[in-house]
Amino acid sequence: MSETSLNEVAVDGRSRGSNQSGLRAHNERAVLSLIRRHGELAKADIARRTGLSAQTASVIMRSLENESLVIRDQPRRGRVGQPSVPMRLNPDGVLSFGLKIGRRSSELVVMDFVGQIRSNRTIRYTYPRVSDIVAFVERGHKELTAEIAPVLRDRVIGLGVALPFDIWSWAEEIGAPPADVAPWRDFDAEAELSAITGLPVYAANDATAACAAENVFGGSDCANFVYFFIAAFAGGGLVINGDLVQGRLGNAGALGSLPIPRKDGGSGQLIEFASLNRLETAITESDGDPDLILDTEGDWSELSGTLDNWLNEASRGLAYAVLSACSVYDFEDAIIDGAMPRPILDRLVRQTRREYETLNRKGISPVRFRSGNVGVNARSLGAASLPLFARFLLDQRITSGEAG
Amino acid sequence: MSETSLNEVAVDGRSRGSNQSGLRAHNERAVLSLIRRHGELAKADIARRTGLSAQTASVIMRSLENESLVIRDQPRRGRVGQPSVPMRLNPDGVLSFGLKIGRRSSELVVMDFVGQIRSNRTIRYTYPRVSDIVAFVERGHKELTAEIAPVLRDRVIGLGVALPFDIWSWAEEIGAPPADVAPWRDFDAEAELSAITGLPVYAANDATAACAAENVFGGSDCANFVYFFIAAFAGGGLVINGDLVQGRLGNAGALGSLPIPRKDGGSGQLIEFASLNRLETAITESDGDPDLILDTEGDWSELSGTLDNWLNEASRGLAYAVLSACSVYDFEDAIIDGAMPRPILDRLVRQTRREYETLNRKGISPVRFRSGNVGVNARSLGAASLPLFARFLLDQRITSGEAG
DNA sequence: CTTTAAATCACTAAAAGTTATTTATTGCGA
DNA sequence: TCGCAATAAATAACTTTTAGTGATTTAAAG
Repeated sequence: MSETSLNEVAVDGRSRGSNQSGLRAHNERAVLSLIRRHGELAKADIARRTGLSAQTASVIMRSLENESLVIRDQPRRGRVGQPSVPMRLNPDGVLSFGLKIGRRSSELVVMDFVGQIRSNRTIRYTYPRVSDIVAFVERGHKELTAEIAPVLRDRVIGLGVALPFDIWSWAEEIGAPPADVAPWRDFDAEAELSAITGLPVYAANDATAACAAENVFGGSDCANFVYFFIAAFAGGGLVINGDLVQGRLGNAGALGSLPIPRKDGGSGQLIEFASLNRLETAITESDGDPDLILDTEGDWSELSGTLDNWLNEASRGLAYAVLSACSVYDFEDAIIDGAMPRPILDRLVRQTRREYETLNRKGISPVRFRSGNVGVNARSLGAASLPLFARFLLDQRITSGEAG
Repeated sequence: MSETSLNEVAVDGRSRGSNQSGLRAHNERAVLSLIRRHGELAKADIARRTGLSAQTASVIMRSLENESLVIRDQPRRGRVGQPSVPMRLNPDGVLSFGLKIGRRSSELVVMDFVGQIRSNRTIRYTYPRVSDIVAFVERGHKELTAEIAPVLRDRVIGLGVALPFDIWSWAEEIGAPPADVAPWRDFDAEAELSAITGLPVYAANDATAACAAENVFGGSDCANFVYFFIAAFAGGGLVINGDLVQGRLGNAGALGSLPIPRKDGGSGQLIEFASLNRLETAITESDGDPDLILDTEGDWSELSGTLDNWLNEASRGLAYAVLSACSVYDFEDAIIDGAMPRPILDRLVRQTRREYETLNRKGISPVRFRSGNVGVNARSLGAASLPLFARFLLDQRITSGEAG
């Protein structure tokens, strides 16, 4: 390709043309996404399901096998005809780093191609500071890289970062001195962490990343869902046509900002009703121990009444939020996940569904409620999956035209 | 292509593969969309803007010229080098029918390739009945076809229909006997109108269709906007990455159903605040003439206080609706249009912007407000543009991979 | 040993890219 | 003012990449 740094005319972002390598890349992504969703598939299955010809499917699969992205399983006998050879993703095929930055802790993980966390590091704090996080990543990246088998080290394709938007504007809520969180305003995650790790860095909103994890690893077939992740803050994400929707500025699914009608008039943001920050405040006000809710394995039974009140508020807020989201787009599922014990989450989902059914849904298509399948780790896993999206997952964009 | 009606395995809707004709179709759509947006472009411009090679752009343009979809303009001299030959869409290249079904009237139009309405027919009623509409389309299609120059008759590519969702559920609001609107429940627009006209039929929600018109013919460069169309009902549409979002069930942008906080607690749907139905009711209650608002050219000055009250209510509702929509997706523009005089619409937009600025926008990306450029005809125009989407417009789906 | 289905080989078709060439201008120097 | 260099558009000729087709091979069931 020639030098085009001078004389280059802005290419129109909307009406991009495509070429044959784009076509092949698309088909490879389609194949990989399909295998990921089904666990394992024979070449013939892939041809049928993608609509590609058998030959094309065969060629693509062979090349993916050569790149060690897929491996062959035991041939399946028992049916008439030549046995089919199921192919599945090679867990060692690709590795990626994921960094979750939370209100009380951060986590750095190494994830393999099938979504297993291979190893991790955690740091706790009372509130997040840029300098601490950067140091943590620098040390963690070195240590975790050392733990990766040498032959696999060049399989690492990038670092994904899940971080709350506008951390600096939440100084009061998280009890941090404004001066300490101010550096977040100028923090360029892509540039600074890429300099440290030497990896391509992909950043996303934390709840959006969690949504990505639910989409890729949640094991559900639902291709259109609205997703809520309830942690210190409440946020969300969208999946439309099977693709994570990041938004024009990466701020799609800012569901924590949804205006929720108050019972006594006016409105408040969802985050004021449905965040664990809110629960923490309520616990403190009733002289309980707010650190209890950091234990996502416990049963939170000590919280009794305070928890019940929070669940009432949160579920009412979430019900309105789902209603608003479904007015904007006709989602099939509304999925709620969060940094809390499963039984509490399930109560939250049930109660939200009940609240939802009391609301005026005229003109809205029906929606199914369920809790997330990924759970507490969704943000770290989602962060680590961001580099996969960039290379191996269908993110949007299909040339139509029936193949086959 | 071989017979696959038997033995056919469901092709996976998400991970479709693609082929070379899909690639070419994509590139042709990209080229046509680009020309539409820019008015006219030389082949070399197209190559630069799509990222395609000059040769490919040339080949595609020649084939589009052969199909009479584009025509060449006067060569542009005055710059060094061979003069460039700007190409533009051929207005006669494609014709389509559009049917708007409204609460008080329906309209059938013939639209050309550049969005001009060539001719039209209108029918008025107190409420819409399936049998009347069907008869109207049958007669109108015959008459309008007769008005098309014989050589252009086979350029007609389809009929688009813009109709409110769930008409039958609004019997009370539109003052119709439930038995008279019940047939809408079983009305299959695609099948029945296709049988009458012999054309492919594409149906969409009326406000979604209006949004399509704003997107294609609005002349703005904004690729991400939320759109409201205020008529008897209030509805909306979404454009993301330059593409109309229709939704899983065609019910995306059901913005009339958005829950809006009431000042005195609880919530109501946007449509209760911001529809002309609401204004009509208010006029009737204050002993005014509700038919005044059917005159979209008038100045509505007779309505004075009633109109002011409605504008207050409507703009407050719309401000909340924009806030909710922008929490779900970070739109760049919020566009409001409707079946009302321009000056009234502009007041509505200004007041909505002011209301919006009083709301809590923490965590939300900034959004621009403006009134629609298409205006009252948006639904008819949008309906007629639906067949274009099916064939000639980039609707989604780009194979990535930098061409060139 | 026939039928079936997976997988692949050898070849064709379609699309886009590359390089060189043609064409029609402007602009500049003699 | 003429003529030639520079420039940019357009395209012809050819190459490369990709997918599809049809025939063939393989390995199993019945």
